[in-house]
Order: sequence, then C-alpha cells, then structure tokens
Amino acid sequence: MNETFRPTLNDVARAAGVSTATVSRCLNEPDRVVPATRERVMRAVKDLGYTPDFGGRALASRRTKTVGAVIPTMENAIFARGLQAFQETLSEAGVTLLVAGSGYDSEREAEQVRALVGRGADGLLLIGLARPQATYDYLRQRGTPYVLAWNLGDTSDHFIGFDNLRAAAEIASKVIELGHRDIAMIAGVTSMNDRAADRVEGVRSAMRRAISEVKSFDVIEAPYTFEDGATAFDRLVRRTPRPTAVICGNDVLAVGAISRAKALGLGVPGDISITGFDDIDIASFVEPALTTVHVPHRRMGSAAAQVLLRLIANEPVEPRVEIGVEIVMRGSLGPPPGTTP
Amino acid sequence: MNETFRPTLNDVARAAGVSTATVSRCLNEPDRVVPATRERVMRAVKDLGYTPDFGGRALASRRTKTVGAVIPTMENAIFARGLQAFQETLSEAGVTLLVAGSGYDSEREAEQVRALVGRGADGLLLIGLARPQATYDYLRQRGTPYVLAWNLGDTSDHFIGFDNLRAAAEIASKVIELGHRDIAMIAGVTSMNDRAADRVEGVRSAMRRAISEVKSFDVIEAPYTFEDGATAFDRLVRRTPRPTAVICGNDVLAVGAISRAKALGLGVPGDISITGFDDIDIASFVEPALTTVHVPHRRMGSAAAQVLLRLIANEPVEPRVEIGVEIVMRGSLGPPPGTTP
DNA sequence: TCCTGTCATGTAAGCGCTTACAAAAAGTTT
DNA sequence: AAACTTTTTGTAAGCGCTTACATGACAGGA
Repeated sequence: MNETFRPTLNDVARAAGVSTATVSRCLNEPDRVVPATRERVMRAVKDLGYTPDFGGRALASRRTKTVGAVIPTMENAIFARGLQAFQETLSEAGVTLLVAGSGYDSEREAEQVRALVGRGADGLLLIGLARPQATYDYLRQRGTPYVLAWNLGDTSDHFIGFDNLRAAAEIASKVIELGHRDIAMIAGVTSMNDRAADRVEGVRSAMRRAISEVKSFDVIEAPYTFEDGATAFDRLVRRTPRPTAVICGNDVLAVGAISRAKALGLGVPGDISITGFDDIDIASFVEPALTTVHVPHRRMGSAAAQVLLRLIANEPVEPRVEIGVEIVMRGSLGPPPGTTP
Repeated sequence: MNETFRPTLNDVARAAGVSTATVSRCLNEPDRVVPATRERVMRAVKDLGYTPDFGGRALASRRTKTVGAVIPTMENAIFARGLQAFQETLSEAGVTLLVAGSGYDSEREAEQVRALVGRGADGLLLIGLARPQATYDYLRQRGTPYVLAWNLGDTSDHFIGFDNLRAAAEIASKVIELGHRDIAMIAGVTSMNDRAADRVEGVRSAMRRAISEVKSFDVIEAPYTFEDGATAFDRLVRRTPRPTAVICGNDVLAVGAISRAKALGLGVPGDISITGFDDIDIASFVEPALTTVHVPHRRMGSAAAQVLLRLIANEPVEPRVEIGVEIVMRGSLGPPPGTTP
C-alpha cells in the first residue's frame, strides 16, 4: 500500500476477490449479498480505507440525495438557525445539505444556484423572492424543485414563510395605539432584500392608516450590525421633533439602538420606546428586554425541508405554508413620556 | 426542447455543430478555440441553459477546486464569522467551500470528513484537536491535506490558532491582581471541546499560581446559550462564599451572566465582576460592556485558508500560525467590593 | 509545386461508479 | 436424479466530462 493511496471500488473488489458489482451492492443494498461475502467485502473496505467517490456514484446512479441552499450570509444568526433546522430535517431523510452564500447579490445568487445544480442538488432552498426572472426560469426549465422561505409571495412557487409586511404593520399599530405620535424607523438595507423592504412597507402602511394621529414618521436604513443600529439611533434622536418610539427592522438594529439610548442617558421605554423584529436570542437578555416580533426560525427551516422533500419525491404539497409570528411584549415598548396612564 | 431538460456537453456540441472536446475547451481554456467557434458554442450553452456537471468534471479531470470544513455548529457566531473569512479567501483563489457540521461529536466529525473527501475535497479545515487518531490516520493515508484551527497543538499538524490556555490564564491573573479572592468560572462544555477545556485549564493554572491569595475557586459548565449562562450564574451566586468575580469560558455565557446579575440587583462590576472570552459583537453593546479576550476570528479564518491553499499546492508553509489575542478591558471587570482603590 | 510547421478541431479512452442482464450456484419439487 | 425456481454473483455498458493523441487545414518557405 502506497503513501497517499486512494482506493477505488475496483481495489476493494480485487482485495475481496469479488466483482465491483458485488462491492457496490454491499454498500448500497447489503441484503442482496450473502453474509459471508459481505463480511469479506466490508473487511476490505475497512482495511483499504475506502471512501466511495461521490462524483462517480452520482454519475452512474443519477441521484445524489443532496439539496442546496443559497442564503444571503451565514453571519446572520436567523439564517444560521433556520438552516440548522433545515439540515436536521434533511438528514433524518438521509439527504445532505450544501450551503452557498450570495452576499445579498442576486447575480451571485444565480451563480450559486447553477453551482449547486451542477453539483447535483435535487432541490433548492432560496431566501425571499426578489431575484431575476432568469433564475426562476432556469430552475423550472431543468425541472429542479425549489422552495422560497422567510417570506410569502403570490406567484405559483412554494413558500414557507410569514407575512413580513403584516407583522411589521401590527407592531407599528401597537406603537401608535400606545399613544406615540412622533415615530421613526431604523430599517435593514432594503435593496435586494424583500423581507426588509416589506417590513418598511408594513410600518408605512400602519402610519398611513393612522395618518390623522401620527405627527411625524421617518425611516433610515442601516446595515445588519449593532454598531450601525447605534449610529442610526444617534442620527434619529437628533431630529426634531425627536421621535418617542423607534421601530427597528430587526433585533440587531434594535439592540444597537437600545445600547446607544442608554449611553445617551435616555431611558427605555421611559424616554423612548424601541421595538425589534425576529426575536433572536439576545433579545431577551438585553435590559430592558426587547419587545419584538417572534419568528420561529427553526420551525420555518424544518417546514421548508419537509416541503422540499415532498416536492422532490413528487408528493402533493400545499403551495404556501404560513408560519405564525407573534408580537412578544417585553420591556422596551411603553407609552410615550408625559402620558398619564 | 422538452420540459425538464438537462442538457449535457453532448447536447451543446451537437447544437453548435462541434465535438464535445471543443465545447469542453471553450469552457476551460477559451483561448485554444478560434473566436468564431467559441461564440457559436457559447450561444448554444446559453440557449440550452447548460450547466456543467460537477461530478463528471471531477471524475474526468481528477481535480475539484474544492475544500471542506467540518465545524461543530453553524449556530455559533464565532465559527460563522471565521468560516465566512475562510470562504472569502478561498474564493479569491477560485476554490469552493463545502461546510459540514459535527455537533461536537467526533464520530459524526469522522463521518463528515469521509463525506467531504468523497465529494472530492482537496483539503480540509477542522476545528481544534480533540478527535480519534483514526481520523488523522485516514486523512494522512489518503494524502489529503488539512489544517486545524482555533487552537494550537504540539503534533506535526498545521495549526492556525491561539493558545486558549495561556489567554485564559492571563485574564484570570488579571482578575486575581485586581484583588479578587473568591472566584468562580462558568465554562463551556468541555467534553469533546478542547478549546473549552484549555480555557478551564488556563484559569485553573492561574489559580494554582496564586494559591496563597485565592481563597475559593469553583467551576461549573454550561451549554452555549445566554440562558444557560444566566442559570449558571444563578447557581454560583448562591454559594458561600459568594464569588466576587465570575470568569466565563465565552462571551455568550458572560452576557447571560451579566443579564442575570442585573436582574438580581447585583451591580457589575460594583458587586461582582464578570469576564468573557472571544469578543463577539454583542460584547461591546451590553451594559456594562464586556471585558473579554479579543480573538480575531476573521483573521484566523483567512489565515487558515492561506495555509490550506499552500498545502494543497505543495508549497512550503509554517507549521503553526499563532494568532495574537489580547485582553480588552471594558466595563465588566473591576476590583472586588469594599476595596479602597 | 511540394514540404513543413502551426494551429484548430476531432476521436476516443477512460475517470469511479451503478445496474440491466447473463450466468452460475444453491435450493425445491417431482 | 432431473427439472425447475430462486438466490447470488459476474459482465459490461454507460453516466458527463477531460485530455492525449490523431487528423486536417492552412500558411509560408523552398
């Protein structure tokens, strides 16, 4: 046995004194091989340190038991968490997950889609719905099933998600109900991110609905970091009239905003209310705990996996799975200052 | 053109009126094909929506431009961040990253290593050094290069990391220097996690070195969540003597601990000091900001990629790249209560 | 005109595997 | 013991691609 020896099926077959077909059967349908032979083969496999070549296998069998996912970035905890669940559900079905990142760029996403398909993905998970038609066409033309998660659309695709717009409108309405009249929003970056855009639209629509009550409303966008949330809060709080409530497009921005508020000596929610969206882990552990929209990312991930697996197996599926979200009232939202309750 | 048509090289060749060899050359070494032909071929590629099959390509060319990484979990932000950098550096070299998760289980890690090798990974990134010898043997026997990150070992492997033990000892010494005599530690789960274990060992060694000064020292382990950090803090704070400083094995535990301390009405660091490890983003945004060990995860990730790429290319590399870490003094560590400064 | 050198393209042999089909072995029935 | 069935194993084609080598076309030099 050489240094750096990569044994093939053939090597195993020779070592065990059987044909390659038998070895292949030992590995894939062990029952079709008599125990004595099987043991001999398995010994050879072990002795040689044989690992089947996935490429060869895929080529010959024309199936891969693999699905792909293209997510904006793994650095975002909500995707990390959802994907984890997605992956767990897949492995229960013996399916492997391949992950690729798009960096919120739909051209890069298209490339990654092709790369995953090229690697034999039987199905794909994509995030949201903002992407060139060409990407959809490509997938449909090849007959590769895909699901879209973290949002709901109105096309004939398969969605596993929630209504970002409605949820955002709801929490905004809550803010208005509490008596806030000067309101601002720190939104996530909306270009190429339909979830962020929908959340802005939801908040805007709530403002429009309460147009007679709301005196001022302002939106600024900020990248997905605590620091940017803090900076955005800084800018917002200098405006006149100063907002009494800041609705954030996600929890990361909200946590950054709370932190900066306290640093500026503003009480939350006494002087200013702050809300989030997503309910990431840290949301419960900041002071005050964040009032936010709870999104069950794990549930969404495994639901997506279930739908995708059925799609691949050609079983009937519901076209949209709506994941329930709910506002969790914690400590960061209260009535505006100077209100007698 | 059929529904669900997956064109092959052959289809493209036929459509363009050339041989498969020419199409292959157009895709891989365009200069070796005369422009007129190339254009014809590229048109056919586009028209048919052709995507090269990775398996076939790998099989025929015997290279994949792919490396694999097995990390404990993608839900841990430090790995997410390090991997992101790892991946960025790889793609600059035109190499694709395949990620797999082990869930802190070395058996599963071994499986994933085989799976990645089976998929043609030219090299591997593994985390830490606690794993069965068999895994190393397997890789060495096949001649698959690998690097180990997030820790430093003393074997002849390639390490890109830092001395968890020393860094932990340093921050512990700092705590002792400040006058703390009753000290506790909330450690990460140490089984199958050499980084966590080294950090405990480092803190212990600092305690031993100051054995005449330190009156009490206690360690409990907790899983990697804010909640578990908080719960652990709860337990610790009930002990007598009550520790005046809690050294945490990572920032997540520390943030959980701080949050619980404040909920219990304990001032940090006035009544009790808390330190972290890793310097994740949130560390600067909690109140008080966390005194912790800053680890440049991104730098580590891209250094790991560089070493691995050189290893694959058979270029000389240094066997260990030590990544510098440093204690960042923020607000959560102070002298014990009742000290006159 | 013929010969030689270059360059573009084609031919065909696999890469490692699965799987129809064929063949051989083992068991069953008469 | 022969004839038949069932089970186990082998043979070999081919999955989609790359690439060494063969072929052919064309240009330039004699």
